Amino acid sequence: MMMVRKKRQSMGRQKIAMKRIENEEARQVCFSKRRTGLFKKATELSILCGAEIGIVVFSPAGKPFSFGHPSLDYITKRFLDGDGNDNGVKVVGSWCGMFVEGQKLLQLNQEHAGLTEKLEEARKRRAELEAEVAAQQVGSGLPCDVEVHEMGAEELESFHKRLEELRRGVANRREELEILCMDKKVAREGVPPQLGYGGGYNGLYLTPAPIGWFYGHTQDMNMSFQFGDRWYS
Amino acid sequence: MMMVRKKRQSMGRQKIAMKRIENEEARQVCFSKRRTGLFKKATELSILCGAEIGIVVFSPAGKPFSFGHPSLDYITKRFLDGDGNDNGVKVVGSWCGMFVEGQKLLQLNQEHAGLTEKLEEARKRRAELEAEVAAQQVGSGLPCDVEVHEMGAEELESFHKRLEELRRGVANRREELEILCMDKKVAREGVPPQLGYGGGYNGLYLTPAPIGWFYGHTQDMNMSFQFGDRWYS
DNA sequence: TTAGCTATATATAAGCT
DNA sequence: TAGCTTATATATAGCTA
Repeated sequence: MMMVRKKRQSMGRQKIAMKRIENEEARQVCFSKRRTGLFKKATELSILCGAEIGIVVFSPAGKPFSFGHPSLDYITKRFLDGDGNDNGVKVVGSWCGMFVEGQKLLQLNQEHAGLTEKLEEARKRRAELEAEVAAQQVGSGLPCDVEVHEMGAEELESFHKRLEELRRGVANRREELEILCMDKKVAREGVPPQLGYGGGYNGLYLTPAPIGWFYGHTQDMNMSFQFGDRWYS
Repeated sequence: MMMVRKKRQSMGRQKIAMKRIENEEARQVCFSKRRTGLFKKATELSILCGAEIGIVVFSPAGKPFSFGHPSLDYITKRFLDGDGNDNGVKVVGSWCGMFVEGQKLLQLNQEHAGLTEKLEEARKRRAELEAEVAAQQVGSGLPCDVEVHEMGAEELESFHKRLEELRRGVANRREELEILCMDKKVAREGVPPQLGYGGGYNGLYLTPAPIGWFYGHTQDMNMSFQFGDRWYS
């Protein structure tokens, strides 16, 4: 009687060459499993050692997945801006891409501040000028600096005409005033408008994020969320 | 004769509870090993599946380590700005921290553009006003809109005085001109200065980064660099 | 995609240098 | 810290459902 040898149920884990898996389906399956493994390892690392970790992965198909503890937000902030809660760590410089990005951000931020300042300056100056123009149109000190001695004949004549008109106007007004015998005074304002440009915007400094392990399948927003041993979604 | 049983050389890998390792030294050792393991897994994932991965890890002591393929820079850019090389992936929204960061960046960027525009506007307006003031101080149309009929007695008197002075000036100038019997003309400019504000700055769009696997020990910049099977530093 | 199922390849805890 | 070593815990390739 022959023992029927059971066929092996599985050939077990096979060794694979460390190179791109050409079969598309196999590649996709491998990606799913290994991405899960990677995130699990990251979770363990953060639990066992209290490490803070952020991961972003793009699948071969181009889908973004992310992991973060305490949150990707926190990691990004700490890495880019040199650690919000100051553990004595300061990233001083590097050609690691992310940090370059951080510098760009700082630069953008600074430029933003600079522009805001310049804009306010320009507005003030504009207000001053408007006030000046207004004052000149209305006021006492008006034709003071006209450089008559540089005028040509034609200009001089038209200017003279204007003066005569004004003189007539003055005379008329004087009569009016005398007739009415009153001392009405008109108050005028030369004060530039208040612009109230105060609060500084800062796009980089985020409110603290909740602490936990985030596993994000970023594209379609179905993300599960692990806190301690439990999973939420 | 007794066989001398060799003492076990090692008790082998022990199962450990998935909770924070309290012994500081053990925790640090575990971190080193597992960080290495994590980065290796990430490398394999990117090789086998062509995935693009970025990782940032802060050690329990606070030291930052990073991994990136093709580079952290690239990953950051692709994740934040929604994929530069457009694989049809667009990250539309999420409460995943990193992406919030991305939105902040976009916002900051837009605000930057807006401010630049406003600044230019303010500058133009200022230039116009300056021109106007200049024109009024020098020119023909000067005292035209003075509202003499609204002046009070005092203002009227001082204005009248100014008019007289000007009239004297005009008379003098007329004499000068007659005497010199010449028709000198003075050209004047009222054109606002050219401001030339053109090129747009954009802090977010980076030049493409080299492709490879970067393992970064960010703090002291000793980073090794793997390309294919080989390591460089 | 995701979920089992082996059987095996790998990762790693402990201890030592 | 960083390497070894060994024995064991885990991860995962290849399959099936």
